[in-house]
Amino acid sequence: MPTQHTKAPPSPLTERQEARRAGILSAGALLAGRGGFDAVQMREVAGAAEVALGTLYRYFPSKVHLLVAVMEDQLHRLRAQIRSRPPAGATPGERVADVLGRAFRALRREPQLADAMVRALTFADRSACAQVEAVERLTVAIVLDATGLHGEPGGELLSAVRVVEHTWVLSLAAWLAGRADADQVETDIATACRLVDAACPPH
Amino acid sequence: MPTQHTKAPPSPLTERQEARRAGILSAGALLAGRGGFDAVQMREVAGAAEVALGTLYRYFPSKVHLLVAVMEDQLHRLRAQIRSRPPAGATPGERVADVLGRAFRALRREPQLADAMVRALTFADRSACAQVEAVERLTVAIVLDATGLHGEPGGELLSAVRVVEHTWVLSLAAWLAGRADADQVETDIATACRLVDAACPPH
DNA sequence: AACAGATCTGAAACTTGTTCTAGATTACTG
DNA sequence: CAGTAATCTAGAACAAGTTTCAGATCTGTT
Repeated sequence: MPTQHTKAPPSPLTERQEARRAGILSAGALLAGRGGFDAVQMREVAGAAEVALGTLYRYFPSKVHLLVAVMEDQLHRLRAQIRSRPPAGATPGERVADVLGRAFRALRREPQLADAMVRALTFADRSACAQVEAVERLTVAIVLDATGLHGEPGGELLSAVRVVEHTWVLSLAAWLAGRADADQVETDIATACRLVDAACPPH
Repeated sequence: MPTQHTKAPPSPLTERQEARRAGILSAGALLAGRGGFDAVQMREVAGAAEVALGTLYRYFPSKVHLLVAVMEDQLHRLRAQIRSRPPAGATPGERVADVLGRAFRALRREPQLADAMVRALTFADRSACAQVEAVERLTVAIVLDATGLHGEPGGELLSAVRVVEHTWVLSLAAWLAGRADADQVETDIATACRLVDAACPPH
């Protein structure tokens, strides 16, 4: 394909191709799960997925595209998990903090995978704009789900959600790089989530 | 050098070496100013700074180290500029927003340089931990300066400052990648800065 | 001034992301 | 079924970050 639109698939993709794409994604996730970003070597991904290098590049035009797609995939799983156990918390902000804290604890068990995804996401340039936007839309959707609010969110709330999202990503990156401890990450997420409450009782 | 400690220089660095280091930094900033991260090619940096490739790597053990050091350099300049024209705003949070908004507008005129610095900063791994921490300390100092507050900042305020910092960096990255417009960046920075006010009138 | 050790140079080599090419396979169309 | 366009494969080739090495140069010491 390459670009992954939510609604309008640019080209249908046969069953075979869908399977190939899934195989590549899971090979990427596997390698990322060991050594992190650096360990995801395109030749190895191609080998593990049993496709030629050129084919890999036809599906994902760069390593960053691939890993951002892996992240999108993981977010879908996260969302499913969350649905099966809804967030706890008295206020929307607390529920968001609960969900993100849970996601953080899940990634603590897969730090290498987290490293690969976060580095790819923050390193992405204009060429991966569409993929990154897909990840952002998903993240925003997960966070908005967590608030438990319905109806069109206001601009103020959306801004707060973006702040929360940025905090989540860079806190995680800081923890992965050994520059912050886990408590600090959870604290900062909770801090950012106060903005969600501030923006909730509309205007 | 490589590692840049604030207090204890690991090895003194002769005048000649200091000049070489500065030359490399300015060559790096120059190349970054055109083409951004990708245009900073280590061979070209070495050529422009008139040092051998091996020497460049002795001073900065990787491209990321180099560009993070360039960022540190730019932050020093920003801090000097800010001192010459103190931030405006009624509350600490507004003053922080003013300073960061000013910094953002400055970088809008040098988007390629900003691209190189931001990508390097967010892509840095454990090996550049010390350099990134230097940048973080500087950023935090600039933000705390802007609040106008004195004395030891509380943990709550520090957490708010980190949230602001993360928002600042990733908003800028989103703008650079064409995923957000300038208004959105300023809005989100202002949103995050509310946390500073919330944390200021101590607990 | 002569020596030892650190630093610098120039150039080659190595690694890994990315691109390219020629030929084999596959999928669709008449 | 034949023909044609798209896709896939294997592998070479290219680009840029990084490492390595032998020899030149510089620094500080005696």
